[in-house]
Amino acid sequence: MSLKITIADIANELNTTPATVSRALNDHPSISVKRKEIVREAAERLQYKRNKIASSLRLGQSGIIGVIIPSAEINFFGSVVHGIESIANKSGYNILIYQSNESSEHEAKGIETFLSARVDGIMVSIAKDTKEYSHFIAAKKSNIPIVFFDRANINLGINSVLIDDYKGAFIATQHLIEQGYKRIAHISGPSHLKIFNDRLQGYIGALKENNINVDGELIFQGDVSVEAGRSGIQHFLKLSNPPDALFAVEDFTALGAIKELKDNNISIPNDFGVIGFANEKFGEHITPTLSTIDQQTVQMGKESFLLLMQLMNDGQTNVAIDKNVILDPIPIFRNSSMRNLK
Amino acid sequence: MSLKITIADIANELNTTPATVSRALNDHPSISVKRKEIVREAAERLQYKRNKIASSLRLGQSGIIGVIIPSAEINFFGSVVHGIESIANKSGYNILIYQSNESSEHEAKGIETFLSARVDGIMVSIAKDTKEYSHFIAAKKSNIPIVFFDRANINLGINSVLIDDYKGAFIATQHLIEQGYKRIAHISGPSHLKIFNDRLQGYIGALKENNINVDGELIFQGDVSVEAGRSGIQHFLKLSNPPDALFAVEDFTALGAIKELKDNNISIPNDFGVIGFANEKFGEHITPTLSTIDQQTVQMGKESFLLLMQLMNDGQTNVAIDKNVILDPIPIFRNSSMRNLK
DNA sequence: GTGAAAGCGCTAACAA
DNA sequence: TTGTTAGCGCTTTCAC
Repeated sequence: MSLKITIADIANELNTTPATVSRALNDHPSISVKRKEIVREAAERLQYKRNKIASSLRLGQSGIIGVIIPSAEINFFGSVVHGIESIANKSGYNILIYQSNESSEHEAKGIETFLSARVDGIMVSIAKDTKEYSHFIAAKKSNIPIVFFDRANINLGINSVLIDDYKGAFIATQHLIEQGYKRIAHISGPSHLKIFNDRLQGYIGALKENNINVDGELIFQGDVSVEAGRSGIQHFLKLSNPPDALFAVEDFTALGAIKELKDNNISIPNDFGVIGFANEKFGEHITPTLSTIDQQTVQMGKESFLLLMQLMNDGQTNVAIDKNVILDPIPIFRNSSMRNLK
Repeated sequence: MSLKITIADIANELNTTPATVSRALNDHPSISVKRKEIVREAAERLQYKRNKIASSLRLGQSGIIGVIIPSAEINFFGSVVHGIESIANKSGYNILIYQSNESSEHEAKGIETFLSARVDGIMVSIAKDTKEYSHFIAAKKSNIPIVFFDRANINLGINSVLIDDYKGAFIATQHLIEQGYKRIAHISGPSHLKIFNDRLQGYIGALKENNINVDGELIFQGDVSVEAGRSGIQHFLKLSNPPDALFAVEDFTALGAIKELKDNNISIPNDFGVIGFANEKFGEHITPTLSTIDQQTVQMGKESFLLLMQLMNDGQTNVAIDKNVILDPIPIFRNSSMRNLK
């Protein structure tokens, strides 16, 4: 049972004081080079590990960033966390993870936990069922830097990193138009969520820009799911004047649509073009390969952390900063919509 | 700039002492119910948040579990983390994430960081390129509970939670035999990693059990990648007596194999059966749907945490515990190997 | 260039 | 049932 070595132990060993040892280990300029070496050698020899808790208490900062995600099981968020971690580590920060499981309550508890843990900053992607934002307001009041990523509420005065959903949807729809499809449908997501509404608007915007009539019949209220994709297509095929292309709100929705189209022996992309959104991994492995819009997940993680860093630094100088990062969506055109290639 | 409220502030407010406030907030039995209420009310009113850092320093435990994974971007690990977090949270623990990026150095730095952060326990899935284990030995020496999951080194006397790769491979191979395939091939993974070697042995074991000759020609040294799957099939098809089925070391390998088989107009599963390992999400969406072996990722996370909890408790009572959890792989038979269904 | 001493905020003996 | 006191391990001001 090796007891933990402290700087006092080292000081003892070297007949000096904790203060000197502390300074030496922190590379303080007023300590002689020789002494620094001696101290470091002793620390090494005694297997000293700095007690970061004590250090944090004294310094008033923990070196920890709290990240709230809906679920680590969702690829997208794992990828963002990867982005965050990859650069946070280099800056000497560590990442505390909290899952909201799409629940507002858990989310609030996560904030609470982080505040208590005295994290130096918080990053959040808002839970789907969060409609009440007092926990964020509370966090803001206690002056802790906080950044939203991917899912934000822009009315709280909290900075955010998002991708441009409107633009992504616009590009996707424009692409279908350019491929010569004439009646382009959309399966949308839950409309109370901004990201999904933005995609709907992007779809509409592209149609208008091309002087194409927006037909309400061609907009199916769906969800992020294979089933919604199937239902949407079932609905569309019943129309007297059915569509010949689909911009789906998400890749899984697009996948369901493709399955249903295949079941109806409709040829993709010849008779029907499909494009999704998210760039899920399966997209390049299904037949036909799925056209989609990439959301730059890793980049999003990095940008979020950088923004948080700015907030943390500026917080010290009391300079308010208002910066929202909008990432460009990246179109990935594959076989499901590339009619010209066939 | 609202300064942080401390228990001293509350004590002041109520004309009592920090000790009493602390006890009240911690629901200490010797404090009267009335006073507890008063204290809690004041804490609420003043927006007090317990400083967990100070508490940790005093108590000598942080309530934090350190988790080292190769990458948060890999689905598998996100899923395990989900499992860990879902139950750790309920037990009042938080999760500090560290990515090794498959590098031994980063891994060692992660251990270092965790030791310094005084985490209460560590969970690790070993990086691919780790061949030197001194950082784990160091961790063990400093008496911190530590658990390996998925990727372990069983020679370090560190407890682990694994799935039974041998059994999974055995089941997969047995299944192909039962489907009437006669010459069953295997594309293996890097042989220095135990999990891949176990799968190879499981494959061999099943053949022997069924009195089938193990043909070295039918074992292709590959990797976890689409390319390895393609190369493997290319190799096999050149044989004078090619195989009619494949157990691939991983789903992506199986995917590559399927692509190559399709390119060669070989009908799956009629003329060639394929089964993978891992139950990646894309498996149920490709054509044909992919048979595979599920690794119980979420369950693995939960079991790992439970094991760690045991170690943490037993550490206090100085009872050594030696327990390794082996999870059962779950076969998922889909179209790529279900000849009888067609 | 180094030491003495105080204190970050909390909890737990011990005392009353 | 509550208060007094000490101390977790570190950093930093002030003094020398």
